[in-house]
Amino acid sequence: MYKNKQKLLIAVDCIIFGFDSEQIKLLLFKRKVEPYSGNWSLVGAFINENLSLNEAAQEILFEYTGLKDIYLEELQTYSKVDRDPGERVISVAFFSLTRINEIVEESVEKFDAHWFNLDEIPELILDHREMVDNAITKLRQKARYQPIGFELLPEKFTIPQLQLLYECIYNKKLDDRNFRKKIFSYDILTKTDLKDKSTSKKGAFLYKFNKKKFDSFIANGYNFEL
Amino acid sequence: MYKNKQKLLIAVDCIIFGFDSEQIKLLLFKRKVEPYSGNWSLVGAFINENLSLNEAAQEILFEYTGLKDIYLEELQTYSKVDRDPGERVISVAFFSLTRINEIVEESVEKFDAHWFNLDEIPELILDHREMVDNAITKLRQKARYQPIGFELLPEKFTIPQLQLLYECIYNKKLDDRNFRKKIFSYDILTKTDLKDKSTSKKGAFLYKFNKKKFDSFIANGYNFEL
DNA sequence: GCAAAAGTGTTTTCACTACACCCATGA
DNA sequence: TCATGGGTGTAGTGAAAACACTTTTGC
Repeated sequence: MYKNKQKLLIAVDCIIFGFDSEQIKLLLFKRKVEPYSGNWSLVGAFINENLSLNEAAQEILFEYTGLKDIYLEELQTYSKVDRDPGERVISVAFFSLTRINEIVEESVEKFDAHWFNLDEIPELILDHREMVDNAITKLRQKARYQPIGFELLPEKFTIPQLQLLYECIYNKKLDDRNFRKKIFSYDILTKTDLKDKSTSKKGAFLYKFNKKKFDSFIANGYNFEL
Repeated sequence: MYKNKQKLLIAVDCIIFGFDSEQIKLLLFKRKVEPYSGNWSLVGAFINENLSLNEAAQEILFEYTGLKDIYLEELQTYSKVDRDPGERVISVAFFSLTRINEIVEESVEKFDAHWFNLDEIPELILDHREMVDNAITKLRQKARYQPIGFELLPEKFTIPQLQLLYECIYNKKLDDRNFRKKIFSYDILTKTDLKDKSTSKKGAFLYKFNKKKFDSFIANGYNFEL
């Protein structure tokens, strides 16, 4: 149909974040193909005719982590003409938030993957470091006004866990009384009668994120901010 | 280098906003090529090997408006497999903010272009309507925390003009005393001793956006919000 | 002199901050 | 019984919201 128009290679790369109850982590892989075989890299793949970019990213994530229905969002395109010395490739970066504990261990081992702290990211191929930096920036910005933090926590979590996550995201200590006051004021959590005693003798109650309550909170014109 | 990998058509489409001192407007074009020749459309073009997406978008904007160095930002990709019935095309949408009065009139006329109010957008080809809606959402969000509004105003503008622009963006009346108080509190405008008498007998002083002051405002850790 | 838009301050309200102690429990 | 993290309330502060009148000037 569109004759004489040039076609190009197009790829997706995925920035995968996790949270291990102490730190936010980034999942990186030892690259298996040339150029740069053996170096640390994001996971990615070329796009073919049969999938949208989002679908392709979902597939990659499933292949490398064993997870489906991961939180996934487009970051931006990277299209400098010479960004890949092999050949011209336009890449679309996606960032994804995962629950570390749900990731199928074998998948990760099979691919020589490793979780890195954000302040210990090794050298990455091509412009992947730039992608990661942009993703971190976006994570920090977005977490402030959207409830994406819950994507990084297990289904049930304690308030201290949630607070710690936000302290990691903002790289800043938060006041526990004010934090509780704020999160409870939104009334978007459901308290369970279970306690997590893994970090204290007293134990902390477990909560679930209540999407219905959250949606009606937003529908009523309120703004979420943590 | 990357053998056996499929290549795809990739295009950019530009959402062009303007402000005519009364309304926010969208610049649309009568499409000249099949499919859908004669229908309203965003401007766009296929990407070739020699340009990054951003460069390609800049070129398109120059060709169709005669403007250089337009404010331009990537919106997102549109990659549904069947989004273009002609052939599979992945499109990257950019949104741009322009000063209507600077746009070269002949460029616009030559291409059968027209400025539409946001509530009078005609039917558009393909998924362009979705792109426009996403762009409007992004404009509203972004205007709140970044000083992008000034990109839509002439170099010199009055406070009532600026307020009207924000009222259009948010679709909401603002209190003039509070608006002035806030914008002046940031100390990011330079007052000129010129008055614009086009809208009142008394005349309103003209101001310029002072990027230096703005940058140091941000550098000092303050947040812009209007 | 009057119509029409520009410009100006004060009070109230509410959300954010800072801050210190008791509770429950396992060891 | 004590060490450890979980959980609670209040007073002070500062920013946002609400609100009405004076100024200027072309007609």
